[in-house]
Amino acid sequence: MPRSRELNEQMKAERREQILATASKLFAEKGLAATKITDIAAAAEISQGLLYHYYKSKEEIFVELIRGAFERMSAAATGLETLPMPAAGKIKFAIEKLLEGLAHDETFARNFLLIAQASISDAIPEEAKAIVLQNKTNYEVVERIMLEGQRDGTVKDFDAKQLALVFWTTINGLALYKGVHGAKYQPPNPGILISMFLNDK
Amino acid sequence: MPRSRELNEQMKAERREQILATASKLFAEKGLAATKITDIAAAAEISQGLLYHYYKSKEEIFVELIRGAFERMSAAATGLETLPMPAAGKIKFAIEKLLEGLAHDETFARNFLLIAQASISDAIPEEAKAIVLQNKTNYEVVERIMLEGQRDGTVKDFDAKQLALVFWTTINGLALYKGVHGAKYQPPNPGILISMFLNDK
DNA sequence: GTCTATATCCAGATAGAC
DNA sequence: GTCTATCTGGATATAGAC
Repeated sequence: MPRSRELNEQMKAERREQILATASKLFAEKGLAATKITDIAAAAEISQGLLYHYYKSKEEIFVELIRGAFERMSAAATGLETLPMPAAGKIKFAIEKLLEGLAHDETFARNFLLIAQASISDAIPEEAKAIVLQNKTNYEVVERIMLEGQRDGTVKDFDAKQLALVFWTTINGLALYKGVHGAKYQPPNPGILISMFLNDK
Repeated sequence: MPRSRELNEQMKAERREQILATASKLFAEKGLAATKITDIAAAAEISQGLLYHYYKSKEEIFVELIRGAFERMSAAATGLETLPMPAAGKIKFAIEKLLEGLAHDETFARNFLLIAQASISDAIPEEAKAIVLQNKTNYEVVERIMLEGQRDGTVKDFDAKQLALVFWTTINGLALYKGVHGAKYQPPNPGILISMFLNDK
């Protein structure tokens, strides 16, 4: 009966998703080493044994989360680049969207924390480390946009690599702050960040 | 013999210092949970047992490090405020010094990572959490300087709290990046950051 | 698929000899 | 003060019943 076979597959996938979502919260809050597999099972309201039916280790869950976070980030960055607007508009748009996402989209904000957790600690699986270090897409996309904007005179004349670096580290820093101070976080005016990159007209 | 007693005290203090310095590196690299007490002992080249002669737990070491990091940061921030220069000069000076410290002073850069480690994870001792959360000095100092600069027209007219927030989160984001990418880190031109805060003249 | 019970391992901390 | 040896607890992962 191929039908029920497919259904099973789908249910399994859903269950895995559910576990992932639960683990994502815990990892973002506490980090990999401090999150116990029992915590995940308890939060997902399943037994510890059952968890091992879906994932073979804590690390596997973590790696899958990191991979997903990066995939979404990179996709968004690439999407940004292909928007039909001038470079200055893309930068403005990106900053606004990022700040908005940070402030209002919990999953989105959590992705930054997760990546920060993976970045900051050496004690993470090789595979996760590799994902973090290999990823340059975001930086490169922003660098290209900065260069484009410098050609048409709308972006300030600093080194484009440095501009891209500051762009992302600033967003990252805000994400961290939000993660730490939670509800007390008041998003800054996007104009503050935008003024680093664009010439005033 | 009071003399040798004092000497002993001093030697003990030195030994503690040495352990702290060693632990600082490990915690900054791996985080609290992932750093084993055996790692610290091994790196300090003493036995595990001896380590407990100087500190009663891993947490105690961590808390002492966090406290020290914050004390130095706050002292620096307060010192900044009393410098005999106009607000715009202080901001410029602070950014330059912070970027310089990040790039060239390993201990200084490590302090940021340590604080990030303590901030990012919920799984840290109550005492350390309290230190992190109570600390507002740095933000308040910068906020006051921003206000001062707005009065004399040199600082941009955004909300001063937001400016202070962006100021510190940006530095923090760069510190994280430096921590992750190590030697590959190329410090950005201070002018990029300065342009967020000061009106062009 | 799901649970409970259990084996295994490893890290934190202590005891006691030197 | 310093070490080695050991205790203890807790976390990962597995086994086996249902």
